[in-house]
Amino acid sequence: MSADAAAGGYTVKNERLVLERNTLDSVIYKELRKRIISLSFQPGSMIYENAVADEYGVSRTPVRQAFFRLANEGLLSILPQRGAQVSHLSAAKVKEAQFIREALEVSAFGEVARIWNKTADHSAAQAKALALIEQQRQVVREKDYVGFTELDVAFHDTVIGVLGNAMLLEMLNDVRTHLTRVRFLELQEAHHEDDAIADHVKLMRSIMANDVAGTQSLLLAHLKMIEAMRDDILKRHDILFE
Amino acid sequence: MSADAAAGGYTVKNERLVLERNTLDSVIYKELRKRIISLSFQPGSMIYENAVADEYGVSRTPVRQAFFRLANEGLLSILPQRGAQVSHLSAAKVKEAQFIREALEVSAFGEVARIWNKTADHSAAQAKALALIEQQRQVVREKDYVGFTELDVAFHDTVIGVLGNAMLLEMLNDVRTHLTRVRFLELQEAHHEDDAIADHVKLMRSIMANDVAGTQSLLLAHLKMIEAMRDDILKRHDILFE
DNA sequence: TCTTGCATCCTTGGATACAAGTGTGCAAGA
DNA sequence: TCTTGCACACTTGTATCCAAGGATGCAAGA
Repeated sequence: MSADAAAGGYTVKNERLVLERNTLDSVIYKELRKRIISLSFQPGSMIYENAVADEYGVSRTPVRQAFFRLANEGLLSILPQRGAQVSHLSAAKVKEAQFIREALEVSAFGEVARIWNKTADHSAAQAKALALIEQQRQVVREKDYVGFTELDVAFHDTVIGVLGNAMLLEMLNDVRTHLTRVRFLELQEAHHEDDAIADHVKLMRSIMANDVAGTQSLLLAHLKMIEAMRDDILKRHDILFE
Repeated sequence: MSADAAAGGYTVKNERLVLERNTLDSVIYKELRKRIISLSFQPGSMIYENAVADEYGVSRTPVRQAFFRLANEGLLSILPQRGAQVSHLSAAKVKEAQFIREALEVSAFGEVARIWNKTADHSAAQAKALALIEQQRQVVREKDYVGFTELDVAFHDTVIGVLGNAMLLEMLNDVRTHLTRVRFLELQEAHHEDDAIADHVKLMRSIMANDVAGTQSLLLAHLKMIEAMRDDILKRHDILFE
């Protein structure tokens, strides 16, 4: 527990990466994932184990691990003996992910509405969700659309988190990957953030009233609105897609 | 296309594993996965990279990749510097997986019922699904319960496959992992295979009639029946759980 | 000018060597 | 007998080395 014991536990190998107490491969994984989702790697472009290893000052081994994980998530295609290709945006994948997200979130929100304040005291979650809505208003005023995207996800996860279903949250995180990537295409343009916030307010009201059917239809409409927005983006950028 | 071209494409490195034209790590992954799910590795027991590498006659590298993938799926916990532990059966995980499976399959079956023979000709899927039901009757007569489990999954996947949503099938495959593992606990005992087959017949009839609501409530009842069966198993084996 | 084949380079796949953390057992001392 | 500390064995984490397949460019020949 003491600082001494902790300091004795590991040595400083690499100044750049030492802060996160993870293995190197998960550090690389997170870094690359962020860059792929945020489109700082162009979809369709090639990346190489050696290049990434050099860039981060590590050997190929942890980079390889990271590549495999990304390939598993569908963010990278590993072409044997040729390199790894950053996945194209895929209209098909977006549709698939949208279906899954709807199925999971509608069920989850419905269940949350059903049990709200009945099986446990949910005031902590309630406070957090309402605070997130407030922060959303703030970042929209500041036109911080990246921040809004993160808060949007956080709101949904906070509500769903009431179920205590870790596997569900993890799956949703995976699924939303491919949707978020599309959203990054047009972060600068004005969208429907105000509508989204209004939806969030209505959702909370409905959940707190234990209105299962109402919550589910509100959420479905909310997700369909986002989907329509995304379709719009897709049409204008179909060059980037496979 | 010729046998010569194919034969020239790779060399025989290892007599034992040469049949599958995959990388070694995915071969190891599939092998270990099968052994974990079928409980041939005792839940809670430790396995080691070196031991597995020796057993399959490969180096630690591909084994490591496989370990990571299994850990990602929740089938293995990697304990730094200590080894990897085969995950315990977990009542909590089973409940989480059951929720996800219900959400996804009910939505999927509903959608299948909605579009059945409307957007495309689904006679191939229909033939396959009905054939699977017939095979289920056969294996039950032979008391081949492992075979039944596989056919059961195949039936569900065939129906859902109509949607052409690969991501969905993959997720369901992941989710069912933890449910199947429990089922392997009591393969020898008589269960409700006959009821399950009857459910499958009713489901197909309902889908073919484009009865969305009916299909969904049938499926939900079907899944709940399986869940009840599983709960029963859980109670009798709670020693094995964490 | 166009085609074809070969040398070469660059890539990933896999094996091995080395570093560092964790647990265990034994010996020494009280 | 009991406690304590240290050495050692065994594990994973990471780096490096070797093998082999695919792409590319250039030269030779038609």
